[in-house]
Order: sequence, then C-alpha cells, then structure tokens
Amino acid sequence: MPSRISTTRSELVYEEVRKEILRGALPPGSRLRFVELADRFTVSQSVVREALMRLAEQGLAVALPQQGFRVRTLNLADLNEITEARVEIESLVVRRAIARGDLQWESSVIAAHHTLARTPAMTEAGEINDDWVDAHEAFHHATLQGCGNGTLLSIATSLRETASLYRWWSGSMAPDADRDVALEHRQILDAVVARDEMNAACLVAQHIQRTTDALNEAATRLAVPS
Amino acid sequence: MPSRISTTRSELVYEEVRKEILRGALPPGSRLRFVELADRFTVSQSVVREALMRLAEQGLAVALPQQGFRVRTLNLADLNEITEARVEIESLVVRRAIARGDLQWESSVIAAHHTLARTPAMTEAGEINDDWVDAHEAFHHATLQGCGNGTLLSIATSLRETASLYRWWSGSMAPDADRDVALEHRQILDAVVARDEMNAACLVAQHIQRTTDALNEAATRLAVPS
DNA sequence: TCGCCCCCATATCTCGAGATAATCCCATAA
DNA sequence: TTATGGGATTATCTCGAGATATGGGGGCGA
Repeated sequence: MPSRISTTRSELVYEEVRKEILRGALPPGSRLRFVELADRFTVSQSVVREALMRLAEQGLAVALPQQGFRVRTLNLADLNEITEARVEIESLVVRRAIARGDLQWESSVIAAHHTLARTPAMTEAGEINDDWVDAHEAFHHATLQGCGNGTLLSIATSLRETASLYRWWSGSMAPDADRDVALEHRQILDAVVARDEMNAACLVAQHIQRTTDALNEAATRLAVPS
Repeated sequence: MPSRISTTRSELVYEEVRKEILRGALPPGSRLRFVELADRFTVSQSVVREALMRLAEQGLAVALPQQGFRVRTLNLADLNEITEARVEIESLVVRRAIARGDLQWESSVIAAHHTLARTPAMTEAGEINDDWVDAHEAFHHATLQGCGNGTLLSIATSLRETASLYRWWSGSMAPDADRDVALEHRQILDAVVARDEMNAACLVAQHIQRTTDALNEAATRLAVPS
C-alpha cells in the first residue's frame, strides 16, 4: 500500500468511529469489538485500541477494564448535568463572540443560518434529515467560533458533541410539536447581528434547555403511570 | 506475575506519566520516548503508546505523527487563553458551589485551607515545597467540589492541570514578591463560609489572573530591552 | 424446579518483532 | 567556510499471536 500521506492509521480509525458515534450509526451502549472494527478498517487490533482509548478519554465511549469498550450511554442525570454545563458555557462563549467577533465572523454566522433555514429538517419520508443535523451543528459552531478563544471553543464543542448522543434517544420519544426551532435560530441570529450579548446568551440558553426539558417531561410521563 | 487487581497496565503507565508531567519531573517540551518509558515501567511499547495517546487527547502531551510525543509546551498566547477560560469557568463553578454546597462541603473547604495554611510554601533550602503544591491544589479542588456537577468540575480541573504546566517556567522568572497568596486564600475561604457568591467569584478570578499578569509582565520586561 | 459451581468459548490485553519514516552525520562541491 | 545531498542510524508505527480474564452453559446437589 504505497499511498499514505502523513497521518497515522489510528487517526483515521478514530475519525471514522467518532463520526459514526456522533451520527448515531453506532448507538449509545453499543459494544465496540476489536475484531469487528479491525476487520472493517483492515487494521490491527492495536490500532483500534488506540482509537477507542482516545474516544474514551474524550467521553464519547467508556472503557471497562477486561470488558472492552462501549459507546457512552446517557441517563437522565448525565443529560441534566451536561445541559447545565452547556447552558452556562455556551451562553458565556456566545457573549464573548459577540463582543469580539469581527465582520467576517458575523457574515459566516449569517451564511450558516441561511444554509440551515433552507435545509428541510425532515425528509419526505418523515425521517430526520442528516443534512439538517449537519447544518444545525454548523450554525451553532459558527456562532461560537467568534469568541477568539480556542480553549473555550473546544470545551463548548466537546459538550455539544457529548450531548448529541441523546439525539438517538430523543427522536423516538419527544416529538416536541409546539416548538418553533427555526424561529429560535432566527432570533439567535438577529441577536448576534444586533450585537446584543445578553439577549443572545438568554436565547442560546433557552434553546439548549428546552430540548432537555422536553426529555425530562417525557421521561416522567412515562415513568409515573407505570 | 500473579498479582493484578483489576486495572490495566496502560492505566498504570498513564497515571504515572501524568503525575510526573504535573509534578514537573517531565518538563514541558520533553520528548516521551517509547523505549525509554517501556523500559522504566517494564511494559511493552504498545502500552506506553496507549497511555501517551490518552495524555495527548487530554492536552497534557502533543502527538506529532511519525515524530513521537512531547510534553505540551505553553506559550504566552496559550497561557492567556487558558487563563481567560479558567477565570470564567472557575468563578462560575465556585458560585454554583456556594449556592449548592452542603455543610459537609463547607467543612471540607475549611479543612483543606487549614492544611494549606499550615504548610510552608518554601522548603528551608528555599525551593518550592511539593507538599504545599499538593495542598494548594487540594484547597482549590475542594472549593470547586461543591458545585454538584461532575461535568463542570472535571472541565475546571482539567484546565487547572493544564495551566499548572507553566509552573515549571514561572518559578524561575516571576518571583512575585509583593503578593500575599496566603491572604488571597484566606479571603476566598471567608467568602465561601459567608456564602458570598459574587465576592468569592471575584476573588477566585483575581487569584487566577494575577499569576498570569505577573508572567506577562515578566515576559515583556525581558523581551523589550533586548 | 431452583440455585450453585465448574468448565469452555470468546474477547480483551500484552508482547516483541518487522516495516516504515524521520533524524543525524559526514562527505562533497561551491 | 557554508550549503547540499546521500547513507546509516534511530525511533515510530503496525502487525499477529500468545497470555489472561470474563461470561455463558451444562451438570450436580438440594
């Protein structure tokens, strides 16, 4: 195999497994078997091990000694914890972004919102549109990007990614009918363009909190009448 | 070798190398050679590789493909970025801790402060006392612990650890004579016991910022007259 | 029929060596 | 003296197999 540019095999497996976890192709709780993954990527088990170790350190997987790796599962307590952290940190980061972001950043947010607004959330078959999920993530990332602090940005991004694991679970139980997500995004965009730090922070916080609230409500609705 | 409880070899190497990096035994920029570490811990290179990969993912080391691993180096820009993040996040976490911490937490903070106050910062030989460093870290950790959110706590802890890499560098150039660190700790303790969120948050923020300010000042003082 | 214990299949964990890339040294030429 | 190119050395990266631990299934006893 003559073609290898400059990155390691472990990196490639890491990227791919990570993508599949975030995309939901490897749902939470799935076992991540060495032989299986090693076969799929045509690499040694050691390489897979390294990749999974990185994912575990990042919190997207969990490593149980002598029992292998699994995709991280989120219970309600974890979700609430992460949501609280996101509410605080993302609103903090968006305030910084508005305070510091330049015109180019502002433009990129508008562009990302336009893409999001023009992408249908559901496919014609009634399923979630993967393109919309990507555009949604891109919009929020663009929003935070302007903060000018790579450390804060990567913390916020990491939390968003971890939180996105619940999507696999939320899609089936919390339809969230009476909620206009597109409007929420529009309001966030307007606050960003208006350079209204406080308003933007509140809107972002609400945006994050609402999904979790719906899940909590659905969970109690299911748990109590049993 | 019959005795192994339930943890993996990689875990042990990870813990040990991590400790040495944080303690400064492996200074920033040090090469982390596989053969060397594998010999020291009597393990295979694969095991070392896994451990270093975890440290890299955590930000305490950096992995250059085909060039091995090094202990992370902090330049002034990185330090300022991390400091900004710490100021925001630690003050946030301490507010939560004061709002939510119970009596047991409050007592543990008092205990940690007592230990810190009774531990001399310098040895008789005029060098930094490792016990003081540990006690210092324990005090701040105890302070944050009460926030009741493991996610926020681990983010704050991780940032503290990364920032502690500069200590190796600061000890030699920023004596920081006109600063009463013990008083600062005392004031933080008082604010915690008084349940004064805002005051505690400000004090913590200042406490973090001052060390970085001293380093920035020292750096410019050294850079300009050259 | 139920519970407990031993054995076997399966998967993880560790190792050491071969393949591969980067670094260093030194000879050569300007 | 300085810059450049090639070869030897060193270290990283990858692999596949052996060692080790876990979970399940069947047999034994109550």
